[in-house]
Amino acid sequence: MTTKKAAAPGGATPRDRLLDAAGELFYREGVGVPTDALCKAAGVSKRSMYQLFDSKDAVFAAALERGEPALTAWLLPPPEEERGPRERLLYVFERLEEAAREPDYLGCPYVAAQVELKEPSHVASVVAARAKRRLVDFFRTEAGRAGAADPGLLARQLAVVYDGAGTRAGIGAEDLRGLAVTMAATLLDAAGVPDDGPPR
Amino acid sequence: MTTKKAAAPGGATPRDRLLDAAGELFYREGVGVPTDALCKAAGVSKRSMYQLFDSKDAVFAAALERGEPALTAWLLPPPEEERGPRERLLYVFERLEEAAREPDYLGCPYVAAQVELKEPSHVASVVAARAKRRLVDFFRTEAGRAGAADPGLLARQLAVVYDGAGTRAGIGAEDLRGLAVTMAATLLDAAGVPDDGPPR
DNA sequence: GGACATGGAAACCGATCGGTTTCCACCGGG
DNA sequence: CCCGGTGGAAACCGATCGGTTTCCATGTCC
Repeated sequence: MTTKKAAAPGGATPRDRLLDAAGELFYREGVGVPTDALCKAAGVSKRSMYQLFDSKDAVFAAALERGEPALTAWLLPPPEEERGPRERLLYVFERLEEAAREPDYLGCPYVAAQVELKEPSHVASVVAARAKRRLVDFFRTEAGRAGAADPGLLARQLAVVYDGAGTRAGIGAEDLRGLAVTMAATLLDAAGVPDDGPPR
Repeated sequence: MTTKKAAAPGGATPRDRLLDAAGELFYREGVGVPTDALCKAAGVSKRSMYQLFDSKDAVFAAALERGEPALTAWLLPPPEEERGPRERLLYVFERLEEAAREPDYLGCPYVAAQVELKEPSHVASVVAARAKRRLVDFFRTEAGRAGAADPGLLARQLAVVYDGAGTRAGIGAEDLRGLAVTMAATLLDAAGVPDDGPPR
């Protein structure tokens, strides 16, 4: 029987190591990273890489996809929390500012991927677009719960703030101390979102 | 005497043709365009290209720099106009939305350059950063004239909206019908910028 | 008309890249 | 103890890329 593969000493399975390294390297260096560098960083041979994936692009897409749950879990407020919808929305922008404080922050990886690839039909672009859509969906449902006049509009506005702030911080044009949260709060106010009631 | 070079039949001087084509191609295809493609598009030999510039990167930087005056002239309100400062600020976001309506709009070229290069010290990144700074400067001085409570803060906020809206439109995640202008207006209101008086 | 500078076409060069293949070391199951 | 599957190291291949060079077809100035 082909053993189902347990955690090898050098880390997880080659696939995991590869995708982790890919996520990091693509983010840091861009789509242009040579496959050799990728494999070296992952401690994986090109042989293994190409029998796990069809192309470098496929690795890129898979790495983006794999990273999403973790990023989402960190970015979005935990669902079991007793926070009100307004605070839940602002929570995301606090996380964004926290991430942007990191000196080597390079902006949202999904934005970067789509900007670098330019081709929307690219496998990785599709994955990235889906990830971004999920964030807007979160914004919209929370905006609805929060009593926004036009939840769809507010969600789009928040997405613009999120991507704008993330991008500007990523290119070093801005350090965001409170900027993203302030802007989000201003837009929430203008959309008629009231303060959350006291935590129950 | 070395003739000072007049408009050749095939277009302007080789340098001009090269920079025009470079601006267009780098924007459309990204930093990865082969020099051959660049030269072919410009109708210029690599020989000429490399005796005009030191490297492809230098061409990139020069193309970005050369494009700026035209873009600025189109993006910013004409100075001789009798518009009030609030309208002058909103004018920029109307131009942005107009540009984003173009189906092949790919976002702000300076943002794209910095995102793709990632290296802030890159020649082209420096040019791009300077261009972006000039826009924020415009925002700040107009915000001051407009009576904003904190012109510096408002300018940073407007920059976030500008880059966020431009980027999202560029990656096809948003079509911006009125979104950018609305957001800018909301932020102007929150910053205490009054409506312009009647045109004198 | 002849000397000279300009500039395109294209061959060329070394390096690199995406992807394939070969070889071998190591593993668990019989 | 052998056997088949896994997977790393590394050679390898064709294509491409950034950059250089050679060659020649134009000019323009004297």
